[in-house]
Amino acid sequence: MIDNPPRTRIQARNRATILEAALEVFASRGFRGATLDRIAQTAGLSKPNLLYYFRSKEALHLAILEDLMDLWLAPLREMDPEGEPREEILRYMRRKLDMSRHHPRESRLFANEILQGAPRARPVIEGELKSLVDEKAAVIAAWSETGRIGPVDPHHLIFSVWALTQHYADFDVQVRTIMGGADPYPAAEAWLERVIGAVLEPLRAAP
Amino acid sequence: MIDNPPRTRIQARNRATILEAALEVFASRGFRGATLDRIAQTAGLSKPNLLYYFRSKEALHLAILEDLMDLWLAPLREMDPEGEPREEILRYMRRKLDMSRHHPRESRLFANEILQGAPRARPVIEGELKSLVDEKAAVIAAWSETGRIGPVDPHHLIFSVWALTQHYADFDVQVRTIMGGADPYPAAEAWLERVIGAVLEPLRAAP
DNA sequence: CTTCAATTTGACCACCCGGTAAAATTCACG
DNA sequence: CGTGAATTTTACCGGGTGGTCAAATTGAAG
Repeated sequence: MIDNPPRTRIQARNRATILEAALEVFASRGFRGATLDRIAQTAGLSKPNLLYYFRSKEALHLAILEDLMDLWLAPLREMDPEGEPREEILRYMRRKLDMSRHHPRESRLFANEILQGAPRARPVIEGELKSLVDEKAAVIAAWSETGRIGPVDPHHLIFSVWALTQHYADFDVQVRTIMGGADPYPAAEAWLERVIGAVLEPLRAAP
Repeated sequence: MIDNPPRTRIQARNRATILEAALEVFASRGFRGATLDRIAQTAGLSKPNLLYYFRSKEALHLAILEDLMDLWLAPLREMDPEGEPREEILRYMRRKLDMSRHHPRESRLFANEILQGAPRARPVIEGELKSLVDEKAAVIAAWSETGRIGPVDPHHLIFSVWALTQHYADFDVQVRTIMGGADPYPAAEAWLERVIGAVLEPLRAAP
C-alpha cells in the first residue's frame, strides 16, 4: 500500500518495526511456518494494520530479502583485488563469521529460502549474487595463477567459506548442544583461520 | 494406529510408500509447508488412509526422523580408531559428500529441522548424536595428540566436515546457479580432499 | 464359501490463516 | 479549531488443512 521511500515518520517507524518482527518470525519458522498474526503480534500491531504497510505476506518477505542482500553481500564486496591475497581471503572469512555471530536470524532466513529452492530469492541469486561471485572468483583465480596463494578452485573456495561460517548460525542448536552450551565462536574463529589458512598455502612437495 | 513391526504385507508396502512420499514432501517444503493431502497424493493414497498408518503429521515426521538417523550417522560410526588417521578422516568426508550427492532429501529434511531449532529432533541430537560425536572426537583428539595428524580441534573438525559436505545438498540451488548448472560434485570432491587434507598436515615451521 | 479382521473410502468438521471492507480514529497543517 | 489525509480497528470471509467417523470393501484363514 505504501511506496518505497517512507513519506511520514509513522510510516518509517512502523515499517522498521514490522521488518524487525518479520525477520524474527520468518527466520525461526520459515515462510510457510510464519503467520501474519504472529508477526503483527511481535510487532505490536494488528494484522490489518500490518497489511496496510505491506500488501501481502509475500511482499513483506520480499522486502526483507531485498534489505538483506546488501548486508549479506557486503563482506564479499569488500574483498579488495589490490590487497594482500591471503589476508583478504582470511578477512572475508572473519567478516562472514561475524555475520553468523551477530546476524544469525538473517543467516537462517536466507538458509530457509535456499533450502526450499529459493522460490522468492531466485532472481537475486541468478543476478546480483552470481555476478558478484563470478567477479570475485576471477580475482581469486588471478591470485592463484600468479602463485600468491596456492592453487585453489575459486568458486569452491567461496562455497567453503559460506558453508563453514554459516554453519555456526544455521545449525546453532546442534553446535551448542554438542559443545555443551558454551559460546562456540572464539574457538570457531581460530579453527577456521587454520582451515582457510592451510588451504591457501602453496602446495608442499610430496614426501 | 499400527505398531512398529509391520504385521502384514500390505502394511509393510504402504508404510514404505508413505515414508518415501513424506520424505520427498517434507524435504522440499519443510514440516509446516508440507500437507497431508500432498503426501497422500504423492504416495497414491487417500488422506484418511494415510492417517490409518500414521496417527498424525507429527508422528509421520518423527518416524522419518528415526529412520533417518541410522543412515545419517553411519559414516561417522564407520570411522575406525584402528585405521590410518588421515585416511579415516578423508574417508569420512567422502562418505558424507556421497550422502549429500545421493541422499539430498535426507540432508535437507535434517537441515530444515535443525534450522527451526530442532523442535522434534532434539532428543536424538542430545542423545545418540552427541554421544557418537563425543566418542569420535576423542579418537581424533588422540590421533592429534600423538602427532599422527596435525593439531586439530576435533569438534570443530567434525563441524567443518558436516558444513562443507552438507552445503552441496542443502544449498544445491545456489551452488548450481553459480556453477552454471553443471554437476558440482566431481570438483567438490577433489576440492574438499584438498581442504581437509591441508588442515590435517602437521604445522609447517613459520617462514 | 464364510467369517472376521484389516484396509479403504467419502463425507464431514472445526480451526487457522491470508486477506478485505468500511467505519472510526488520529495526525499534520493552515 | 477545522479539515482532509493518514492510520488503525472491528468485523468478517473463503479456502486450506489436520483430523474424525462410520460405512463399505477387501484380504486371509478355516
